[in-house]
Amino acid sequence: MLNRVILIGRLTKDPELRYTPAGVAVAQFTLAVDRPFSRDSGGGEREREADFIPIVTWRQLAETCANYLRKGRLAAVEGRIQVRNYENNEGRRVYVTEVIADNVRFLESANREGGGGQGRDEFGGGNSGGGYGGGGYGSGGGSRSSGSRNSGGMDPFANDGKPIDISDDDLPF
Amino acid sequence: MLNRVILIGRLTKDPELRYTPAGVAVAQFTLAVDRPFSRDSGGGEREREADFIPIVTWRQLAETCANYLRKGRLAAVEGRIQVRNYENNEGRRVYVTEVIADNVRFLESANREGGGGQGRDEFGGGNSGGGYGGGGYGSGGGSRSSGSRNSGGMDPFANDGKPIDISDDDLPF
Amino acid sequence: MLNRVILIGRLTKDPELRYTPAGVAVAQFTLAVDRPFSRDSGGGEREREADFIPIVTWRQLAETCANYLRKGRLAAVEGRIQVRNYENNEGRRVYVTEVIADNVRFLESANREGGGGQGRDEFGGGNSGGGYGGGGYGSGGGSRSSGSRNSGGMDPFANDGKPIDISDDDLPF
Amino acid sequence: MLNRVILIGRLTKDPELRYTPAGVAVAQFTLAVDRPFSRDSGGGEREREADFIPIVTWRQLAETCANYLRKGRLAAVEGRIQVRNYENNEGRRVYVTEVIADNVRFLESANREGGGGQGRDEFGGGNSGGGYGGGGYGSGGGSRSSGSRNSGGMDPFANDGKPIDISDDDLPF
DNA sequence: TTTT
DNA sequence: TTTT
Repeated sequence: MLNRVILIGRLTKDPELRYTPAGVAVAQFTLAVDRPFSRDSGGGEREREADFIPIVTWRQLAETCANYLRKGRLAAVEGRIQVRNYENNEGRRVYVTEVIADNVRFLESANREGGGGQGRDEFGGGNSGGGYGGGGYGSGGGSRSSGSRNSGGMDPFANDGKPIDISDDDLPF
Repeated sequence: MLNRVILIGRLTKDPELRYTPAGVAVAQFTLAVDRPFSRDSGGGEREREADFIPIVTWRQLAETCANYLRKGRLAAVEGRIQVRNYENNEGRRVYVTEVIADNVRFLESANREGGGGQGRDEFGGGNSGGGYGGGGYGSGGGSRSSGSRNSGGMDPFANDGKPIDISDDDLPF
Repeated sequence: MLNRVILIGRLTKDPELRYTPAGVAVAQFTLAVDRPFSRDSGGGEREREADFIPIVTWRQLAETCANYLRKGRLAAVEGRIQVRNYENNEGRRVYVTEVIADNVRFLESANREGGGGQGRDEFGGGNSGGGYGGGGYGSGGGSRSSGSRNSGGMDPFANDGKPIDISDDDLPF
Repeated sequence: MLNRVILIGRLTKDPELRYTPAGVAVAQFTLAVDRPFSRDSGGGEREREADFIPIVTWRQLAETCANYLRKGRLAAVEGRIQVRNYENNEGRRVYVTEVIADNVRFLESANREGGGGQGRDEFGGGNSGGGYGGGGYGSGGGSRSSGSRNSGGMDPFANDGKPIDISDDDLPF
């Protein structure tokens, strides 16, 4: 009946942007969220602990995230928990828990060296003045991009080893 | 850095109460949280959809939940997302996502027929005036019960097929 | 940049439904939210303490609230904090803090005697099976009612002693 | 029964740190939280809109905020809405709405020029690696500072024109 | 009275 | 494997 999540953390890698067969954008990334107090167990060495939480965004918000977020960046994510399940190739039911984001705030300006620099084209311009990015609500619709980047029927997350189970029916908004 | 979840839903079964080797109470239950709008795909048949989200509570709050919550009851849960992982008996890494609750509100009075009536002793008294139960913050400590219900070293959730990976080190507070 | 509020409490009176000059529905009510632990100061008498938080809803959600909520009912409210200010008739600036709700969940079925029974027409039908009401997102638009109940230019909250400062420009969605 | 607020915004000025007669620290500041989409009414001039939300923190968290936060800094605040009221000197009841924070996250490193530089001693060291500050839960207790900074019976917020209504009884934790 |  |  009510399902609300708010997270602040850093991306463990660049977002992955895919398109459904109908050309709807989906972006996925993982947020490393430090735990409240990493219990340093006995010894003084402060154990670095975090939860690694998979985030999914759709449509316009997906494209904005793909444009402005990079590995290592700090972001705030608002959304809801979704639990999908599917049968894997051994006939076993696997449960996948993700946060479906409807609002993402970029808490660091884009003109800062990302964690990887794997040669992806870096964002140039906009959103620099304020020191933090815009994000935006998942109002969807709008700027569905051409679809030309959509490699005809290939499903998002396919090469993650996850089953091909995301179709246009899965649109949450 | 910030990790906050708020859910309202119904328990899919009675909570399970276990104790760590050191006698710390742990309760677990699953919350069925209806999705915002179940998309009725074309036909009129309103598909009933929900997310089934595993909840874990500790210490005093665990015992309160075990006492007052039952299958079918409506509850509000506040906590944080935790992602554990372990290696299963096939050597594969399995990820388990749970909500560690630090506040649970009972949104229905206890004097209402539960879903099962499996002979568990029903709560009698208290918390009736307001029409909803008290819940309480996970202030912990206090009323650690005798430990006599703790079957000496048997781990919580052991018979769930999950690995024996919850020890007193896992106490989140 | 991010502004999220989630409350569970009881209505202190029936919601008030008004319409802007353009016929947009606005409902207002106050939620009594019990404080976490009412510190019973010394003596045993448990002091009943709550925060009384003004809620505002718009459009379709406003009408749903006016139809299904009544004094004394338990509800969950999701929204954001808004701080308005105006100059009062003594030339002093007054600050008004409200929660603008975009999601309201009815946590008690409607077929229960409300707190007042002041002769308002009671809701008859629907939403009874589940034991709790539907609520709904402030998706807006839709069922803007005729406007005939809108007394021509009279502003919402006018007779609260608050200034006439709500116009169609104030629509938050 | 449940009262949760999460905000991200910037401080409009440096935090004010006071002490109750018993020497308990209280810090207060205002967070400017930009509204989701500032409706630019017709003309192109993008109206800059924000809610200015008063935040109160207690004990250890108050001192940490006073040490690490400055005007203009970005921060995330978690807490609950509190509505106080008092009678002003004209015998009128005045309502004050504040967010009582139990968790504050510093989203910008401290080694950045603050908005004012009014000669306050700047924080030097710690918390630099991650690019953002630590904050911390309002676990209270602990490091109540000497009290020597507490000017003996002077009340917090006294010179704000607000009534002297904060005593040690008001401690929320 | 407000921040970027 | 799921609740109303």
